[in-house]
Amino acid sequence: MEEKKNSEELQNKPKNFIYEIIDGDMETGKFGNKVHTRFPPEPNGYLHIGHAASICLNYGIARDYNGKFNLRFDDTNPEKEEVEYVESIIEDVKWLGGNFEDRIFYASDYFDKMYNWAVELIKNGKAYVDDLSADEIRAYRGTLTEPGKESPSRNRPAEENLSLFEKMKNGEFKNGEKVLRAKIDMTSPNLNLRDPIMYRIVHAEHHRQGNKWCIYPTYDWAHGLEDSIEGITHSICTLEFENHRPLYDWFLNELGVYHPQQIEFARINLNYTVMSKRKLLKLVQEKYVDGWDDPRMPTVSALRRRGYTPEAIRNFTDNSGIAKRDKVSEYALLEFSIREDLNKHANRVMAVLHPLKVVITNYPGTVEELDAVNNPEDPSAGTRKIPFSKEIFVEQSDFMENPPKGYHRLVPGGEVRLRYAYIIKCEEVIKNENGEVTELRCSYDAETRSGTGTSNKKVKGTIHWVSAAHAVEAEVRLYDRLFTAESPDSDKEKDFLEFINPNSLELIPKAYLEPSLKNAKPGERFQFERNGYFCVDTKYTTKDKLVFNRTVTLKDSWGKKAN
RNA sequence: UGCCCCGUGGUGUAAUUGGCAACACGUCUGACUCUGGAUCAGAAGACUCCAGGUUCGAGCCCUGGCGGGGCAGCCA
Repeated sequence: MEEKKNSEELQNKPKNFIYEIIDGDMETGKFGNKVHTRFPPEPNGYLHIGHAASICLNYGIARDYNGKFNLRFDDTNPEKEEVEYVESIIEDVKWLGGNFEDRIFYASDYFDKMYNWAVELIKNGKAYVDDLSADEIRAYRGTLTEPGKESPSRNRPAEENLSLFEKMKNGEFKNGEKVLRAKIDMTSPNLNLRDPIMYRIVHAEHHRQGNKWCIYPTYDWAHGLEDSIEGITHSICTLEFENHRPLYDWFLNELGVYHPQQIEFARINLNYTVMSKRKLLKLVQEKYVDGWDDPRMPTVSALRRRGYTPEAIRNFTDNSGIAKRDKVSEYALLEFSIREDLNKHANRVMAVLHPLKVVITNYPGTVEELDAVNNPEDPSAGTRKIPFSKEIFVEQSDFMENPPKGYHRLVPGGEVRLRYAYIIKCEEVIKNENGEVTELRCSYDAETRSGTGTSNKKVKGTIHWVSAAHAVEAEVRLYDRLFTAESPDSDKEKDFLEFINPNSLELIPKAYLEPSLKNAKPGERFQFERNGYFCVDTKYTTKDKLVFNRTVTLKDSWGKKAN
């Protein structure tokens, strides 16, 4: 991520409400003019574009205010968490440019401290061990409109609570037999304050703590403590925690410890996809996609594999904005962000995805090396040579026997320019027994070679091509959106799986690429001229087989008009 | 039905804190172009959810509605 913005730039940047809050805190010196943020994922899945927004926000704030940014795993639920997720999250945060330096923390490392604080609350009569079952607790909690009632265990003496709590810790009870609850107010209109649970018994192996613990802190109890321990100033979370803030504050106040400020903002949603980890997990487990990093997924690892750059994702999240109202960003904005980046940085090459053979009948049986510009947006990218010969492949869609009005590619008897080569004329159309076009016989005009300036001829279209004898073969995967509905998970009747796009992947086993691509490296990005941006797949590319993923198409004003 | 949050072009944000509603994406024109890309020029699109009130003046403040979202896990 770019270096710390200078103060003038920071002044002029339109500020979201969080920056305004922080500006206010800087003025009053609330946190001693320090800013310290964190990104606190639970390692129970891969990061998605929404998490990327949170990382960019939190890291960006730390950077802009010359503060610090922590990565902290909120690993308080051993039943759902795995090291695989921890590892992928670390990789993704780094890749996005979220620089946590050496500050990578785990909530589970704070369990001893949390336990002691719980003991303190018990001693102060602010927490108690409850014998009620999960069902009973729910019943006692009341409803949205009716107050709850107090558990019979609520007024147990502190001594008894202490010994019971210790027994909980020592594994003397089964799952669900006891819980530790905060003693707040069973009649609060905010249900989160009706004696929330602080610890539950879970006999399960934790990915870092092993079997050291069989009681685990709940989010409400743990999160503020984690922030407090790390000296976080602004604890930024999503909207659904707004009703939990009084609880966040209550625990910290009762303990009298350092007290960060929780600020909530609306998460990013993206249309034509789903964002909940549960649904993404389902897509993976039930094999609707090929893993968390399937390029059609909205995960950071998938976007990376698809060819997105960290820069593009940062721009996308910046442009998506920060506010408190629910929002859905358009897929087009994501696509814009990557096109904008790749247009400037990706070298152009020629590749034919759906080949149609063209024989240039009057071209000699020789090979010419033609000059091609690598990136018209960046002269420093230089030029390269491309071989041209008598037999070439062009794109099937670049020829039409009966073209609609406005089509300016190859038609019978018509002319087009071959990019960086000659103008050719279609003399003959060859078909198979099914009437399908299998080959074109064309003539070329030797006076029209690109760069020679000897041609007065103007043609409307320029198409790309690859010399048949020199072509490199590759598998190419074309992706479309994973869902056909803008908001696949908001239909009241239909399950989101019913909206899966059956055509979200078109696999082209054999595409023809210009020879310069022979040694393309996994992860390398290119623009296939007129086709879109592509990158070498990092998962399936081998020494003997190149696999390309289409990152995004080029904007296509003709295709749009034609439909 | 209790509590909390939120309503600004199609989408997402802004409006110097009470002063002509701006920017980006998208859409549509046109120019240019050896990528139907890029670039450039332009256009359309908003009674700022509604109704009252305060004020010379309200997107912004007040009141009341309406609409959307969240909360009744021993998930986070």
